[in-house]
Formats: sequence, structure tokens, C-alpha cells
Amino acid sequence: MASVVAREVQRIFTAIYDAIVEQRLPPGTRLTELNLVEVFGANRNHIRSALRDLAHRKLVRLEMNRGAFVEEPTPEQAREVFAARRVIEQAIVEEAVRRMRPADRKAIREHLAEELALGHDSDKPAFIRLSGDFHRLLARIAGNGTLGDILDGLIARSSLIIALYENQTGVQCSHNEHQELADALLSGDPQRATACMARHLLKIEERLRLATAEEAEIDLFQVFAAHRK
Amino acid sequence: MASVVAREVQRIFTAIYDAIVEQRLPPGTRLTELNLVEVFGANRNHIRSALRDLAHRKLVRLEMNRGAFVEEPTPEQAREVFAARRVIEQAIVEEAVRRMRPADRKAIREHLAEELALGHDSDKPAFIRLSGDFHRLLARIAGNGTLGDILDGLIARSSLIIALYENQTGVQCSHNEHQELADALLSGDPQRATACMARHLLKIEERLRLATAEEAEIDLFQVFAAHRK
DNA sequence: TGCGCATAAATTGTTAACAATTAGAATCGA
DNA sequence: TCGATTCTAATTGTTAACAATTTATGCGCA
Repeated sequence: MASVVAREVQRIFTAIYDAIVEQRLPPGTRLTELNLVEVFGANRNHIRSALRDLAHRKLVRLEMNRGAFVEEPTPEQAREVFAARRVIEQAIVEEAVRRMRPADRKAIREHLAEELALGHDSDKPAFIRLSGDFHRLLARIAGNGTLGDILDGLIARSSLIIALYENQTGVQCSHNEHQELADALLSGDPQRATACMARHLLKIEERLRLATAEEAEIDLFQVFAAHRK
Repeated sequence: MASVVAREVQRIFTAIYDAIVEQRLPPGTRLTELNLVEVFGANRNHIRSALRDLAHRKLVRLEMNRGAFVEEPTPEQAREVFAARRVIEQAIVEEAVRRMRPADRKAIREHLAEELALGHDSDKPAFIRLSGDFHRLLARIAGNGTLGDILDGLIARSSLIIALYENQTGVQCSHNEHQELADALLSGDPQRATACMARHLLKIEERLRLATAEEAEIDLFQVFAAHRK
């Protein structure tokens, strides 16, 4: 959020950002400037700046003379995002173990309690935010703000990816995995913790329906096989 | 460069971006809108959009009601950037070794020839660009565009950091290190290659004058020690 | 009905004038 | 001469009108 300068733009940016990340604005949604002007009671310049900031984080796509749309990451981009997260978050976890102090242990335990308390309470936006918070907490403990900012962007995009490719199984049952991860972190064993993080991120990715290259190619023929004459 | 939408903004963005990265615009330089309007023959909106895009990549700092300045990364940020690069580029090198194809080997050899040809030709901007190109080439071979974009940003910021904290020894003698790295990559040994990359990035950082915490604290007393009564 | 074409509406892009803020210069008083 | 204060110039922030583009609508025609 560093580059957002005017308070008004910041406000608009955050509102749209949250709506996208919490999956209240589905991928592909068109964001018309005039609508946003009405919603936020702001002028068009502010709206345009906010949209540009969102576009830079790849949460919004700007099309020349056509306007702004909530991004729809491709399966390839989805895989790239999770591959990048594995790289970055393994490093973060390793550093977090090294740097962990008593206050951090407490923060981790408190976070897990929150997750447990929320349960499958059907409050999806809150659940999404909380899940992300766990990963952001580890980044904060690791202490590299630059890497943290990068991860923030990847987490936000993950939300969009999950919204698009979520399997019908629905609810992300990742609380157990966070519990496991926390145990590994608190045990102080960096190898175990990084392995746990890698597994966690792989599982999230596996829960998605990301079409393979072959699938994508035979698309139409397969779909309409019964209707061909 | 994905989020830049209008061609005009793109043009302005790239011109300033290159000037900063090639160290023709030193850190701290003020970028006045009216000056830029004159230079680029564009309107203020385009200038403002370009500056906002640059701010988002942390190459420019926007101050409320004061304007835009070329960023001046702190020593802490400098260390964070290089730490992030070590994490990301080790992963990139590992993947690059795995994915390397004949055309990629050729590209690497050709790049090194270019670096050798340029030599210490005192054309610093060209040297900087070429050095960055080597790292970008490896990212391209690794094939993760998302990670590549992230690295692009870190490389650009590195340029700014080097401009600020470069030791008087002056010229970056990193060509030898690139040669070493290339050898490791072409040997196909991922361990050797990642170790080589880590060493390379550490050496770049070590060549900088990044004040340690203690140094920063005793600053004034130390500087004026002789003048105290 | 279906298709192409012309027209109108909605939307984004551009421009210039105006307001607000900051930085610098000049003035005044001790 | 120094310090504070007031005014002026330079600069950024904001607004609204206008232009260009895209999308939707309606009409004619086969």
C-alpha cells in the first residue's frame, strides 16, 4: 500500500481490494468508473488512480478504451503464483523459525485460536482474510518487509485464483494444515517447517481445477462429442 | 510493464524508468510535473500516471502536495532487496538448470560474449543494462513469468541501491562472476549453480557501503568527536 | 427471421481552467 | 545581523466540460 498517496484514493483502493480478495467481486466483473463514482462519492480521477493501482497488483485488468475488469488469472498464471509462493514462503518459514521470539509464539497461538473459533461458520470473507493473515504473520516474523510486500501481492492473487478454480468440494479445509504448520514452527525445526509449508501450498493448489494442457486443447471436441454428426 | 495501459504513459514510464535504472537520474532527484510535461510534450495526467506507476515499483517516492522524487532506499531496504533476490534467484537458477535447452545454452554464451565485448568501456548505462539482462535471461529460462516480474522489480531497485551505496572502488567487476555462474549453469549441476548465484549476490552486497546499526547510532558523536569541548 | 448498416447512448480519454498548498523572497522590527 | 512574519511565485491537487471510442439500439432489406 506504500505507493497510494492520496487518502481518498487509498480509501477507494482498499474497499475494492478487500472486495476482490474476499471474493465479493467475482473475476471478470466490470468496474465502471461512473458506478464507482456514485458508490464512493469521489471524482473520476481518484477512481482511475485506484483502478490503476489495483491493475498494478494484477487484481484488475485495464483494457484500452474499454474499462476495468476484475482479473481472471489463467491456469498457467495460477500455477506460477503458487510456485512463486512455495519459493518465497519456504524461505520465510526458515527465517521465521530462526528469528522466532516469545511474543511471536504467542501471536501464532492466538491466531490459531481465532481460526478455530471461526470454524466453518459460513462467513467466507472472514475465513479468507484470516487464512491470509496467518501467512502474513509468518512473513512479519521473518522480518523482511520487501519479501513481505511481494507475498502480500501473491496472497491477494491467490484469492482470485481460488475464486475461479475452486473445486466443488467448496470450503478450504486448511485449518488443520495451519495447525500442523504452527506445530512445526513452534518445534523450532526449520527443515520440518519448510517441508510443511511446501506441502500446505501444494495441497491448496491440488484442490483447484487447473486444466492441464491436453485438456485445454481438446476442449470443444470433447464437450460436443455427442452432438457431432 | 503489464499494468501500463496508454501508449503515451508507457512511453513516459519507460523513459524515466530507464533513466533511473541506468543511474542517469540520481536518487533524491526531484521530478517536477511541469518539467516532465515539457520534456515529453505530454499532458499532466499522463505524467502523473507514469509517476504513480514508478512509485508503485518503488523507483519513485510520491509526497503529498510536494511531488515526486527518485527513491533513496535505506540500508535496511537495500539488505532486504538482496536477501529477497537470493531467495528468488537461487530458485530461478535451480529451475533454469532443470529446464535448460540447447537454445538457452546458446543465449547464455552469446550474452557472455556481449559482456566481454563491452569490457570496461566506461559506458556505464550499457554495462548496467547488460548485467541486469543476464539475470533476466536466467529468469526467462526458468519459465515462471510471475517470479520473473518480481525479479525485474528487484533488479531495478538494485540499480538504485548501487547508485546510492556504491563503494569508491567504483566499477562493478561482476563479469567474472557471471562467467563463473554461466559455467555452473552449463555444467548442469543445480547445487553448484545455486551456490554460485548466492555467492554472486552476496558479493554485490558486500561491495556496498551499507552502514551497520551501530554505525548509524553513534553517527554524530563520531563525526564531530574532535570538535567537542 | 436473420443480417448488415446507420444512429444513439453509454463509457472512457483528454484538456484546460481553477483551487489549495508549499517553498522561497522580501519586508519589518529588534 | 538575525529572526520572525507576510507576501509572492511555483507547484500540486481538483473539477468540469469536451472529444473520441465503444457498445447497444433500431431500422431497412433480403
